[in-house]
Amino acid sequence: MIKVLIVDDDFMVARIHSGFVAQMPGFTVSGVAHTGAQALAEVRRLRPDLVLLDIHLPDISGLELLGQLRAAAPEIDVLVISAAREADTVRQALRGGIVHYLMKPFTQADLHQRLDHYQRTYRSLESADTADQSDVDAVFGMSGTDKPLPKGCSAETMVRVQTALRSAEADSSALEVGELLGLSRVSARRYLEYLNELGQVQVELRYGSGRPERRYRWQGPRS
Amino acid sequence: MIKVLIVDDDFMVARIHSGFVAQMPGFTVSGVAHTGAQALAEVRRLRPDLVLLDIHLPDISGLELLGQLRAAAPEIDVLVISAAREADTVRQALRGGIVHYLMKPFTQADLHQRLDHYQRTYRSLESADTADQSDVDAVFGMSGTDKPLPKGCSAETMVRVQTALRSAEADSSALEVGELLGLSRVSARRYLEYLNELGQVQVELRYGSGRPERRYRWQGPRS
DNA sequence: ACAAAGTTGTGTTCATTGTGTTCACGCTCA
DNA sequence: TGAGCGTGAACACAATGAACACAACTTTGT
Repeated sequence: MIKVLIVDDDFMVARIHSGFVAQMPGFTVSGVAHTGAQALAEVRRLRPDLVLLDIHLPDISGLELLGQLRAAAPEIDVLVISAAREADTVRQALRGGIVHYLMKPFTQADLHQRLDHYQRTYRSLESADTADQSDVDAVFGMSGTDKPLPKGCSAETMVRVQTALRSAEADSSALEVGELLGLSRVSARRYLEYLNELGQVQVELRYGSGRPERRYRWQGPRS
Repeated sequence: MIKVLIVDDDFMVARIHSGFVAQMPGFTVSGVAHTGAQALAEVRRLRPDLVLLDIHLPDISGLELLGQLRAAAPEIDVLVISAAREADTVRQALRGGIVHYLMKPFTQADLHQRLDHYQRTYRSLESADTADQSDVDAVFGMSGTDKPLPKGCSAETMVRVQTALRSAEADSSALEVGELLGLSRVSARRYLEYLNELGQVQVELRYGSGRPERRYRWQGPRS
């Protein structure tokens, strides 16, 4: 559950945005603050994962508060909400390492899309020990579109196979990957052998009684 | 012309990356530094737009240097280059407001793709007085929810498709949505794929005998 | 020591199911 | 009337999985 602190000087707006967040699966509103000082105190008290931060606060500029929040909680993520359209403000916020900048007024769908992006990219980095290039690319919405898949392989299934391999504790056989994903061994093998060609997996043989079994271990991309 | 400072302790690597940058239209190498101290001095002297920053430097951690570079030149952009795959390193760099994180080893094409993204997104913000949501979305590679309805789709049918999906208990295929609304599969698919682009639905494949079926699940707000 | 049998797994083939594209059709509007 | 749009039938082809021949090992028998 991703804990969110709402920071907005306008009580009504804060309430609306709280409602939006509360309706987003996987997110929960852990608090609301209406000034920069309150926000700092609440960050220290509640330890939220994410702050929805309005730039215009009565006691401090949101951009300045961003730095202070970072100092108070280095692991905090910040999604800036602002009516400000000055490119300079946007640039400063981006250089502050925000996860998004959403311009008011915005719809619930707008916010949900950004929260979803945050959840799928930044938060998956949070729960991982290692990352690879595709994780970073996901943050910036860049897809590895340059590598064409062979005929007979779909992008969606490839992503699922890669994900399964990367989260496996050890190596896996085609049959195991297939069972895990609801695919046949033969289909899983198609993807695994292609990943092998790309150098993204390492193949090892497991010897027993009978023909050796091909097992695949995630090795990360090789350029 | 975007001026780039290369910061890497390995002289050979720095030379290779300089070559990559020099071959990117719109970019010029303004200097090379091999230590953190040199990098700071060169940033002050050369005023580059972008630093290609290797994390592993002999005298300082690249992440720490990032903060110092920001203090010395608040308008500086930083593209991190690193062999580090620890997710924690990646997270810290992202919170430092980097424009990208490229994992070694990478190809020239890899770097050019990121430089191109930087040029089209961050740099266009640099030359603008105002920004709008699509400018921010471009940084994060998101298409936004206000993308106009494509030719061949009617607003009335769009609403009906969205309503059908919203009220579905589970996911639906294009065929099912089409049957429900009295449309053909192909027409329903048009709307569903558009919603997929907008991030309002999630696509999952259902495997069986034969080609997998694309199924669409509503992911936007319920209300 | 070597061959044969048994066991386990692979890799290929092709049938099945579904997708995605193309373009003709009917309707609306200027 | 002609242009443009929304739609769907038709079709080529894509992505799967079952079935099967056979490969690569281990075990057993001579």
